[in-house]
Amino acid sequence: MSTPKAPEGYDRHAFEPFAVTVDLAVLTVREERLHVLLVQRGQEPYAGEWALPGGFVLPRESAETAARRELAEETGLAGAIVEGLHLEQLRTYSDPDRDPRMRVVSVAFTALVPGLPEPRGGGDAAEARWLPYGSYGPLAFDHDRILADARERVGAKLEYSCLATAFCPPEFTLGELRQVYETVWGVELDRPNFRRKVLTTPGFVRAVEGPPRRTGGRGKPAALYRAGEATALHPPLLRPEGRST
Amino acid sequence: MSTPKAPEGYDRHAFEPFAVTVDLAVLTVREERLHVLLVQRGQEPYAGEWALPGGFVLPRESAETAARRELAEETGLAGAIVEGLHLEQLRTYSDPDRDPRMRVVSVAFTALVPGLPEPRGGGDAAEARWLPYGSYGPLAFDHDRILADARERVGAKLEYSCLATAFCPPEFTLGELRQVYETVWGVELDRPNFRRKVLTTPGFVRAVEGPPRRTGGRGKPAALYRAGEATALHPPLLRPEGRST
DNA sequence: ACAAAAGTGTTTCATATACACCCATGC
DNA sequence: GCATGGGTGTATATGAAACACTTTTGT
Repeated sequence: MSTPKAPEGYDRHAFEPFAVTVDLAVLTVREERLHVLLVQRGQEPYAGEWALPGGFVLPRESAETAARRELAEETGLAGAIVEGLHLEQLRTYSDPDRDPRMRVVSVAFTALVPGLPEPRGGGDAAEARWLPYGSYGPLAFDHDRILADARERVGAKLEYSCLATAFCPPEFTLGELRQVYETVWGVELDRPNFRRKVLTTPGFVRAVEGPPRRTGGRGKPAALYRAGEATALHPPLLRPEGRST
Repeated sequence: MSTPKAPEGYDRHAFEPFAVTVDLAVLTVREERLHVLLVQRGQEPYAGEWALPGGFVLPRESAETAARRELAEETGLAGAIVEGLHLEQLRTYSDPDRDPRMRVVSVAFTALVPGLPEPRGGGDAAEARWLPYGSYGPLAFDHDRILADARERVGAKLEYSCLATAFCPPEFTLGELRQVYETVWGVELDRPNFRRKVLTTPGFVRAVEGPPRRTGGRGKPAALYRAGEATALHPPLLRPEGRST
């Protein structure tokens, strides 16, 4: 980075400065569909349209800190939830014309959440909702692109990481875990083979002791598991065909 | 991103604005070692120390455009080389104290290059050199961290992408390609098995027609190949043990 | 009884791994 | 000849895919 000093005649107050923002693609699995956390914009531009939650990075904040703060502000999710969230930097969007008002560079993050705390609007967001992926008109700014990138990234990470457990509550059944893969990838997985794969991967999941079992309604009650210590998946769990959308 | 409007009383000229820069981790394989393109800083802070090439993003540039421009300026690499370069965004570094002068958010890129056009200093860089990875004192700013992230990312991408060919000249032998993997991963690979893997992966490499062969000095001359159309590696080529450094 | 989901077992096939071995060149 | 790296073949182990079957619940 950083030329040692700014270029000849450079004055950082001389031209329109950059604003730096964060955008969050918060994903969850609900009713066998991938859902996205969106907020409804209260002001122009794009007033009334859906957008990703996010906002300006403050002078003494890192991007990640700003992401957590904005998420808490705009969705009313409990502080404990937001703090414990698995946040991952996606990439940075810097097209000069991505915001009609001024030069805005935005650092996008992805978060995977389990249950479904119903959000509420707040801060600069008129409303906040979980919406099924793709069930909305075009989003504000370049947020459709960001969301598509996030989905692609998450789908890929499921293959070689244990990230899928981030979509599940603290204790979950193998059926719920499999549901995550099937929903994100849009395919059906063979139940027996999936079970074997998960259980034989060293630190992927840890069985919850005792006979506690949970019924998902009908069918045989399933054993409960917690996320294990492992973070990588060796060997990976590859999606059946090339890549889906 | 982008709260619909800035917070109450927000004036984007009122506080110290953000500067946005790019940093480049340009890697190559040379003499069986991973090398990094570094520049020597001419000014404070960190004057005289090694740093990644990079610099300020201009008002009408995207980060990627800025990255190519800065690379050309600071290293004197030919325009054609810089334009054709495989540039990939790594991540963005936004710690408020990462630059002692002011608030600087930096978007880091990774580039993999084949041959070794000797660079020369230019722009704000007193000197530019290829240095073996790790053969230098601490770099300026948080550049050690960026470089470590870049190396980790590249090592991981070799597993499931055809990126390794980016380290090779337009025509290369399978031995050279294998050398890339061995150097980046720091392991030895079985030659016959590597060959099979590469040749049976549909679009990884394309044989160069005719009997043209290249001698690497001693040993049997090797057939030449070009990079194929494929970009992903299915199934992946996993490194032997977990992960190396 | 039936549907639905969990859980176990088995068979088959693809792929990775570990070698042994021959080939063509420089010295 | 010998060292060096390219190229071929093969046997074995490991893991994935497909599928048949049993178990336990709700209705």
